Amino acid sequence: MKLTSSYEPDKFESDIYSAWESSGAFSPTDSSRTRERAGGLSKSDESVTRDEYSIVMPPPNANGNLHIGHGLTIAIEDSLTRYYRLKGNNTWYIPGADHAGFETWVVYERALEAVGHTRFEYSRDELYAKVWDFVQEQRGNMELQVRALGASCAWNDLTFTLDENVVARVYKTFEKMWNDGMIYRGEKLVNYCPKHQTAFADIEVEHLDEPGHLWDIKYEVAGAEPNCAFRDNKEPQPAVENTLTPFSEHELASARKKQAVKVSFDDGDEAPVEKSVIGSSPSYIVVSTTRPETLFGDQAVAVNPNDERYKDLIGKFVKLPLTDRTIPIIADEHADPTYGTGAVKITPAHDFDDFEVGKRHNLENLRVIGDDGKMLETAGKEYAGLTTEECRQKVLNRLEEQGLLLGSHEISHSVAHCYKCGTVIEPTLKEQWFIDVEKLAKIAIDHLKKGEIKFYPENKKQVLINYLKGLKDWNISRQIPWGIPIPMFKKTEAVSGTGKEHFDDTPDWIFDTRTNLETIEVGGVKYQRDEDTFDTWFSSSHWPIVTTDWTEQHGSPFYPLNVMETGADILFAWVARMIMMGLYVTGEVPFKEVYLHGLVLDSHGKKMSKSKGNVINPMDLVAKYGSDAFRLGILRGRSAGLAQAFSEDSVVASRNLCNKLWNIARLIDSWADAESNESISTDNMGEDWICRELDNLRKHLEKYMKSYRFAEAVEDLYSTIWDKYADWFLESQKGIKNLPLLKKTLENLLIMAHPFMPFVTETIWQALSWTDGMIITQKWPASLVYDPISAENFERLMLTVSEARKVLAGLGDTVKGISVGLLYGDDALVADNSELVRQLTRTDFVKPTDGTPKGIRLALPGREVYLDVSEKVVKHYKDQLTERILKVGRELDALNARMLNPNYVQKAPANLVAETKKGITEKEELIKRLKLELEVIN
RNA sequence: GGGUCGCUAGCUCAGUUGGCUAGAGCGCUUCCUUUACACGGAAGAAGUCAGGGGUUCGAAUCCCUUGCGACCCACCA
Repeated sequence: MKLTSSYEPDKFESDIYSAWESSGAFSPTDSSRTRERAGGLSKSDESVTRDEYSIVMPPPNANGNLHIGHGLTIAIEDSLTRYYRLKGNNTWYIPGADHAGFETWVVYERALEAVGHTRFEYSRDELYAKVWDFVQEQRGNMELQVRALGASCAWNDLTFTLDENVVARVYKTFEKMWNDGMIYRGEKLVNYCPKHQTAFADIEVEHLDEPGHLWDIKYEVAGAEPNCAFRDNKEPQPAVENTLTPFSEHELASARKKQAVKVSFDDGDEAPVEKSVIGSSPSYIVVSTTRPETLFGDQAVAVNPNDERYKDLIGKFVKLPLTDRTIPIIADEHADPTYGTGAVKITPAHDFDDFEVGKRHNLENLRVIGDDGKMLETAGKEYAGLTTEECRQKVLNRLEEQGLLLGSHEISHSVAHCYKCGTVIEPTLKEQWFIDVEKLAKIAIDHLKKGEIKFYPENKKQVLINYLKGLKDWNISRQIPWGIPIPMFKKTEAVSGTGKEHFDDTPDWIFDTRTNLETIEVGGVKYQRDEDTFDTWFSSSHWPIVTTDWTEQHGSPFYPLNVMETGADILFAWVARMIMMGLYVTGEVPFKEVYLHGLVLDSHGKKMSKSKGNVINPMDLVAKYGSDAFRLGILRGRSAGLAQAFSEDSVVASRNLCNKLWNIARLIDSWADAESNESISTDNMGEDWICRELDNLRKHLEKYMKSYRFAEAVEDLYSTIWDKYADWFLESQKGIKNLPLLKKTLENLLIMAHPFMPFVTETIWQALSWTDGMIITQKWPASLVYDPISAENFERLMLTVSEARKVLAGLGDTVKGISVGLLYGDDALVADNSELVRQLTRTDFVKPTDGTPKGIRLALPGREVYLDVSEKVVKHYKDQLTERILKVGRELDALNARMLNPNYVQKAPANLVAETKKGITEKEELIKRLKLELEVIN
């Protein structure tokens, strides 16, 4: 086959991929989807080493495009997969596609709005069907892009996150949790995005530090009885036993000092009031708040039980400004005496902390902000319908008119935002389904502590444990139609003809998987479907279970996965949940190892973002430089867990490597015209040397793959292919051509490179005249036989050659156009390889001296080689020589200094000391010789 | 407030039980159209390993500390 002088990836990649895919090489030899399984592995027997190697692809959005992170994920996962496939494992790389609940919903809703419609015009079932169609229309790009990256995944086993088996498994788990009492419906404050009108889990909220204001508002003490503060006539319960010592004068003084800073009035006309805001007097109390608009929902004012300033006010009532309500002053640890005035208004329905305080003191949850983010009637007629922003301004104006606004401090505080649209999250009171995570987290922590999962990077394990320790109950309800419906139905009415008593006895909610029906009838009672869908992380936490076809009866030979490879950014959202759910459902951890890759940054180490315009599209690079170049380029200089820069340069360098390999193959193939069936043997030291180097590469790659050090693997591969195989071995073969060995070493090199550069290695494999089959299914190389002493000798020869080249290059113009050769004296190494030395040094001749040395002697211990140049040229060499002597002298001094230290000689390892001694001897000899040469010139 | 990570050549990064003269790619300089490759070959310049202290015969590596940067968690009203 005639090959072009440079590798053109776009000519081969798609054909190669099709050939792989249709050959069945991507599927495990015994696909779990099609066979009867005899049973899983014994769970207790740790010594069982299985042949299966399983890895799942974190499912990319089914209707999206791949971004740079996916590119990295696939480069890593596919390299692992191909490596273990070559090693002979029964390998299963399982692809997936994500319905991406909220992400897709946002895109769809935007499209809907663009044509003048809103979600509120349709029923959930209608919307679900519409989004389904929308996704189907958009689908396909992602899968083509995964193919373009060369992922050797089993496409027949692709799992979509809304596939029947996924839904069935999720419902099964939900039912088990429901029966185990781990699921409850609770009215709680949830993170709520008023724009998208759905709740979020804590981790889906983005906290940003922002400037804001802290306003001091005067609440006047009222003598009257409460009219709304407590419900059910229950006595308020003390928050915490007041056993703490009161704050010291010093603490209070520092607290007051803080308040005194930056006090100014909003209108700016008056000079800033440089005095401390008075926290209280017998007739009023000043509260500090960042959200005056929630005032209408206030149920109390809290002060710290140990705060001397307010001791006398606890139990009294204040008049709530702008309303006719009165609320109590309560004592609660939540109030921080050092912040603001130390008195805080309590709005249980609109603040997470206040909600907790409210629970402790039996306060009412009065909502004043609606689901749409606008004020409700409960805030008063004047304010109803206003946005929170508008309302805030109006409230501030009113308060100021009434002289109740005492101060405004500029502060920086953390504000929660919707991670998708940036809207400020409104803590909202909602009835939602929650998972009691206590047990789940505890089991996960136990298994993690036992070291059942190995983390790369290691430190993430403790980070995860810390997260699990503080985990709060998990809200799994989402108010969007695109997702797996929650299989819960609410009791509505008794069907006519059945007894009413029976109706009362039935539970309010029942579990049922008939979520395609809006209403169902069970035991004479009608139930209405809950309209919410699951948090996508709830279903995706089952990913290792569903993709490996794990069952209660048989387990799966592919579960647990060998490795979970994903982004460090979803350690909590996904990895943590997979571990909890895997253990809960199967009793086993879902994977044995976790490799977390870091964020891919732009070439200057900045985060990629559309607004900055620095987004790198992996497909652009694939098109420009080829898939292999992209994969090598993104693995280069990257280590686990770290956010690191990525630039086109590394892809260019990798493209060059592909081309180098291509040309290596071209050269050998051009030599291999004639059939040769001779057996493989090493006949000279260059051959022994390359066998040793290839064997080292093999060992290194094995070590690197085991420890997920991809960058080092790529680095080693690069230098072996280029610096060793091409620059030295092939150059040394130009006059020899040991074909059987050339072929064998090339095959080994191609196979070892295949996991990282699959396309070019396969293309070459197909093009070579003597190879059969496909490289993807070849066997990982065995060790090669070589003579280590001979290999070591080649290193000496290389040094000699390098030295000769260096001196020649240093001579520069003085030898231009002049025929230069090498002369050797008593030097067996050079004598026995004179032709090779001549070739490698590109000199005109290499021959023995006629007995009298002349020219420039190469500065090498144990060598006697001269560059045969005229005396005139030798004189030009003087400066170089002098510099050389100084340099070696400095090196010698350093070594001598080491030996002069008695502690070094005494305490350092013997071999090290011996090496130092040897170094000194060599350098002394070298200097002696160089000086001699210098004398000769003079 | 708590935590994690990083700071090594102009740029991006290696450097894993502390030990030869601290490496690579890109970039830069000089030379070479040598019959696989200019996406090439040969040679070269370039580093107070963030600062300070400590442990050690020996520290980029271990400990302490300061600074700078990135990120995560958290209920600062």
